Amino acid sequence: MTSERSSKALKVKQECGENVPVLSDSELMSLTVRELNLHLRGMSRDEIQKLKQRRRTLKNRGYAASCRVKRVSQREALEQQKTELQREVERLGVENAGMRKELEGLGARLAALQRFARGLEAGGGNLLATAPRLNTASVITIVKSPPQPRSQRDQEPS
Amino acid sequence: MTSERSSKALKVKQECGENVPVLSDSELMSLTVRELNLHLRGMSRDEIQKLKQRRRTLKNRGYAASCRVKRVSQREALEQQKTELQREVERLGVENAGMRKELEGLGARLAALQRFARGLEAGGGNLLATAPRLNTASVITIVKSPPQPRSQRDQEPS
DNA sequence: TTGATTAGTTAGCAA
DNA sequence: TTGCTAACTAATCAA
Repeated sequence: MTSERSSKALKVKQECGENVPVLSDSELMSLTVRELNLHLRGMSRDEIQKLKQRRRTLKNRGYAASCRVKRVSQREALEQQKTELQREVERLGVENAGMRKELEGLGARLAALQRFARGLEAGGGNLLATAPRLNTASVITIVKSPPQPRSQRDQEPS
Repeated sequence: MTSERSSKALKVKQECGENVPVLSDSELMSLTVRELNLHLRGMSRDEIQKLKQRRRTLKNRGYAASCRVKRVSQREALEQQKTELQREVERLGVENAGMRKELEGLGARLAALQRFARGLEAGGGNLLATAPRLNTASVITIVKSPPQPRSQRDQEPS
């Protein structure tokens, strides 16, 4: 916002050739029109025009600066949003892979159980005789059924 | 109707005396240094310096323009990458929700089966007697086991 | 009039 | 020397 001319050797016009300027740049820039008029008394039309133009130029300098700042901060905001989205994609990807592996494991287990069940079916009807080494605490039994609504599935054992 | 500049080849530099520009802006800008030197013959040092400065200014104008174009296209690229990432997040989120629902369903089924197994266990050891209405084709048996590596799980029924 | 934005100009850095 | 970029200026537009 504040125009400083100290930082770099940039081309800042300073036309104090004839006399000391009545107003400094920062003063001239920040005055209101009404306040400015108080300082304009006793000046020629030409001087008044020059002073007003200098004021306009100083203000434009500030506008241009804030425009650049805005441009930069918008770009930085975009980049930040991008990295946040990348992090989100990474997080979802990991979560996704975890669940996929979980589903995969369950699928494998169910497949193994199906093979086991088929073995039982082929070996005979007596489950305890077919798997004698399994105690009852480690064995549960599943009703094989196609994907159906629970209301139908629960009452259709035939 | 006098045609003094009928041929373009002749218009090279007839009067370099005063202020008529010998070269157009686009010409001056696109010439190589070597080509430029051909047009510099017979000019005063001052004119040569002015011409070279004009050339530099014209080139700088082009540089500034391409700098702005680059800035804009970079911003557009950033925005594009951002929307792509947003789409990716959306996709992963949907996929994620689907798998979550799948896991949820499997979990509910397994919980129901566990309740069923506990009922069998409480009723007695004879599975066939406990569930007489189930034919063997619709029944499979599960070995309950804690999450273990498959290599160990497959051979540890005790 | 004020503020923002665009294009052109200049200074200065880097290759 | 060439190309790029930051800051400045002027012109122009919107409010």
